[in-house]
Amino acid sequence: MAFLAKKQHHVMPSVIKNAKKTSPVAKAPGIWLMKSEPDVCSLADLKRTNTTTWDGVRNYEARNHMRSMAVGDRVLFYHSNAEPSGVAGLAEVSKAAFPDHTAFDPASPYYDPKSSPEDPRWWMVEVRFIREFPRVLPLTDLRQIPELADMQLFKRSRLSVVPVGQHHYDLLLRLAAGG
DNA sequence: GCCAACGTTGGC
DNA sequence: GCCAACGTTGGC
Repeated sequence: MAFLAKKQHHVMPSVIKNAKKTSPVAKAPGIWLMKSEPDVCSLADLKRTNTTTWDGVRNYEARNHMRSMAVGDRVLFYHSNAEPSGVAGLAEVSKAAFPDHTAFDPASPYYDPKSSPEDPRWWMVEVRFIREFPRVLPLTDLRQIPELADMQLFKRSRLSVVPVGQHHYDLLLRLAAGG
């Protein structure tokens, strides 16, 4: 699905150092926020299709974030250019990064002649629906919450894929539950 | 539709 | 490598 028709937007993999290399430790799932314009693909749309591929990202930082994702990572699904803009619910990474083939297609709006199957420049992930929140958590409300002030969502406001801290995630889920 | 923020491009 | 011009994102 051409998913981010108009807009786009990454972080570093959180490198967890195992205390002992001989005993692999279960790594906590990563947490991300990904923006989509609901006119193009809303969370309700994802609910219907169950999964979608996040193609069309043409920003290196956002791409790098996607390449850091692992299957099972949590995704806060954010509606941008929406009424209201805000966090609509939850998804998860269902397929780790693979080459974004829309970059190879001259007919695609996301075509990039500098990307090739032999040496892909752009990557995407597949995301699976988890649940919608009872109501969207509006950006304007989230801005008012001091505990959220250092969210990458605010600090890197133009980036379409940003990492989310566990404490921020926990708070957002409490807000979504009405707490 | 306006515009601030900021990433990218390209001349030098 | 600097930096001005330009393009894009996304809130409002």
